Amino acid sequence: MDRYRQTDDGGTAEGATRRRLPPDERRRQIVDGAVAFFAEVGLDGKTRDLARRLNVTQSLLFKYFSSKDALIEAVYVQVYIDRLSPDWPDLLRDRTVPLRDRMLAFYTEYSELIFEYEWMRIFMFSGLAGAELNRRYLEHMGGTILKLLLEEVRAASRTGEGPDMEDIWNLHGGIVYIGIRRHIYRMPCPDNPAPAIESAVDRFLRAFAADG
Amino acid sequence: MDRYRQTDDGGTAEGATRRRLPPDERRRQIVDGAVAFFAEVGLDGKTRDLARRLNVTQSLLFKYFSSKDALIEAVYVQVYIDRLSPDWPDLLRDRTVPLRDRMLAFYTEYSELIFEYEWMRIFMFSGLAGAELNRRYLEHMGGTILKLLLEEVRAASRTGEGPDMEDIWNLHGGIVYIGIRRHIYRMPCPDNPAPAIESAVDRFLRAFAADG
DNA sequence: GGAATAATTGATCAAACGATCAATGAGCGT
DNA sequence: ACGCTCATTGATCGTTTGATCAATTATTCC
Repeated sequence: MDRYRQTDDGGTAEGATRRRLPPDERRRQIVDGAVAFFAEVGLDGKTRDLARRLNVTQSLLFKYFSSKDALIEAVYVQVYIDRLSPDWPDLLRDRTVPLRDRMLAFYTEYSELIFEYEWMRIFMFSGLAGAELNRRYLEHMGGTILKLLLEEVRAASRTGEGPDMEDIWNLHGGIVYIGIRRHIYRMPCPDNPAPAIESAVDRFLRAFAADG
Repeated sequence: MDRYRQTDDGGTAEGATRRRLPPDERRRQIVDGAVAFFAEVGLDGKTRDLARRLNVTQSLLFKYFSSKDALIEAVYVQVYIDRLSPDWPDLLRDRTVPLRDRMLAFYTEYSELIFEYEWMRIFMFSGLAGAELNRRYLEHMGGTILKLLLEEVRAASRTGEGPDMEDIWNLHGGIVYIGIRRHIYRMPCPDNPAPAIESAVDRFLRAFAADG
């Protein structure tokens, strides 16, 4: 086996990989690789396959993570925790902006997050595995963002009582489903989900007379 | 280890399991058990765990299926193939019935299928694994049922051009997402999805002036 | 009731798995 | 230029995995 191997990270001008890396840099590289790897093959992916993809030995992984579970935990943190935007509530609450614009702004940002290949698949894998973090994320989502959405649409509605929580989930689910079609089922989808999102939000607001 | 074990299938009056079964009955029992088992733990579930749950030895499984993949193939057949209703197109095309009623009838039947725990989870597991059957199913769904839905809503629409295919997928996804919340994410959901489905269909038809 | 049939078992294999550890050698300071 | 440090390797352990097969025993048939 040759010692000086090439990186497969697709074109850093660096050429051959440095054999030794500073620990935090190597750790980051492993986590990044693990996110991509587990997103592709699932959380049952084998540590030897991951190591081969990273051009390191399998034993090295256990120098940086005490167990495979610890590595997966680090993947969760990278995928969930480090990517949440805390200012969505404020964005949605700002009534100086038309509700339609607020919702489109939110779903544009949000969809950029969740329509990412790695996010969508790891979320689904961990959801199926029953990960706690997953449920906490969704409960947080429903309890803050979607609840806020409900209040705002109701406040803007000129019809009877406006939507209920289940209607909000329906709007949300219809949008999320675009990402599911693309990344879970690998179906042909529009490159840009924005028009579909716009159409869904408009239909929703019009149905409750909460538009313009 | 005791020889005459009890079934855990929850209350057949039969008492102790018969030790020997006719091959086709045993085969059916294995497939049924495999569907429930793989739906719960995923397609990477171990044959020994499945065998323990069935109260048979692991080696017996390989008497009925030449490999684990062959068993999973049988699971796919049971879950997908054997549960399709071929008369949905006719149901949707029948213009002597109001479109709203047709759509509600379809989604009532369809949701009874897909909101089942086993169906939803195995569909998601196999989708993530990239199973061919999965994509074929969805392409069939889009190419026949949803395409038909598009035509019918357009025909009933009194506004400009009516929905496009992406709108139909959005309606569909919003409904499917109820099952995803329930069975994949195990979130608290309404016991009966009918009201939410009704609300979603009504909003959709009203948005395109295709109601009443 | 006893022999024939075959459904089922228990033991076992080779490969693959997560994990461990002594040996190695690349990169740094001096 | 050289030696020290520690990131990295290669070999290996104990288990678990899918799969095989001769031995066993429940069931059927006469």
